[in-house]
Amino acid sequence: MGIAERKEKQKEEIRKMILDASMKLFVEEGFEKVSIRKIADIIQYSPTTIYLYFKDKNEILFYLNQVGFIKLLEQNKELTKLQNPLLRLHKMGENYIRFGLENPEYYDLMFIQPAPMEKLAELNLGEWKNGDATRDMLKSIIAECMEKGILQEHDINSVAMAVWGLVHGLVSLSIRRRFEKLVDPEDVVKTMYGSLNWMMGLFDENIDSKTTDIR
Amino acid sequence: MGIAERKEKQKEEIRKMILDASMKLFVEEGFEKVSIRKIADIIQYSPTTIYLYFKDKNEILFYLNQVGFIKLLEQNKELTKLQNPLLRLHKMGENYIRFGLENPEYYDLMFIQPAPMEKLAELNLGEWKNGDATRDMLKSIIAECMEKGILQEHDINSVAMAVWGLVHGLVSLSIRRRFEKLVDPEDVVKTMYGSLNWMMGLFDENIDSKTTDIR
DNA sequence: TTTGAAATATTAACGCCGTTAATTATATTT
DNA sequence: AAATATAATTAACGGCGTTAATATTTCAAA
Repeated sequence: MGIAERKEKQKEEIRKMILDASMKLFVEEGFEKVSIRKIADIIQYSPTTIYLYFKDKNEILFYLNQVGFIKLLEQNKELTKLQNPLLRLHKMGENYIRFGLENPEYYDLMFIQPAPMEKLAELNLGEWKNGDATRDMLKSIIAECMEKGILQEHDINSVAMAVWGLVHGLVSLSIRRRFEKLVDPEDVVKTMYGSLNWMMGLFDENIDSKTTDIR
Repeated sequence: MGIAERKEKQKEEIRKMILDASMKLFVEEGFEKVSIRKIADIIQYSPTTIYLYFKDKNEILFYLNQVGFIKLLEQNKELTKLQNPLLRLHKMGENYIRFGLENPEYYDLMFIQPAPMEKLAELNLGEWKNGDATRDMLKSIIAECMEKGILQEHDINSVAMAVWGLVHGLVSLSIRRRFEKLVDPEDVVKTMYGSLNWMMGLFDENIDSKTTDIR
């Protein structure tokens, strides 16, 4: 009997409608404008119906959040081609900054808003595929840099936090317009990349240059 | 005629009541719980009365934001005692991190929320005493480091952005619970300071150690 | 095929929010 | 005392997430 099956399919269809509608609102008006009531408007159901398919609004935001992580991961795929791990680290940082500047709404959801992490804790998935992948990538690149003597041996978590902290700090301060008094608005982006460059430069000067000649 | 004067005083009193009430809500329940209606409850006026004294809610948040900057500036006063500018930079970073961790609500308002910057733009004050002071301090310390050869000559804005970016990144990712999957929750704070330390270490190793012997 | 239960959807409502318009009460000036 | 300016209030608009109660539809068993 394929009837329970078909029902499941229908249910899945409506779930998809809801997520599609939320995505539409998200990309067209920003994540703050994603509301249960507006989603309901779009899919022509009453607001309460949505609660038959999702526990609450955060569950929908969590989905959008995941889409963001997939986008980010995709950008980073090309990195595997690069042999020099320091260069890979540098490019990963640039990708991160670019992603944040080009997708501020996703970025907000992924790294600034409390909601998705609350949902993640609520779901208590021990692992979290998309988020974990990005972090693991960062850590393994740093580890590789240390193995090859490009970076001095040091607590990997501290270094990972520092690198992530730097790029996140740049992106989030920029998104939230905190740089505009420090630097001419049209120079902000350039200066951000300059900051990353500068930090990467510190690495280079720190070691005998042979190892990084590949660049 | 001291009557217009007295009136002005009364008006100022009510303004103060409003700000005091908002501060009470802010410190007791966090800035998201600061609402016009709750302020009105506390001061025993109707919500609309508040609009006779403040243009909108953001104007009240902007005040709280400024109080935060004053608190931060106060913390940094001791820094002037330190002779070594690199050490001063390090301490300033530590202060910043500590401030963020101890006052997450203020921090949120000052560096994460969009609202205050929107209000600042709206007011278009060419300068902005409290915010500017912190930035200027950072830049002048960096400049001094370069003059004394402790940091290599480089675009000051890039370096300032990098340093600020790093500490802001650390604090904001921590506040928003993004580190908890990277590092054991109880180690987060320690690792954050470790990150700052690590970056400062990069400076040190980069230059001949004579100049930093003072430490 | 009718009946009755389970699944699906809706309406009404609760308790919030910021803000504006219209109205009433209170001072001040003429 | 009357007119005017100031201060404060009530009522209302349009928004929000969410829950409880009610209605409708679907579908298996009688």
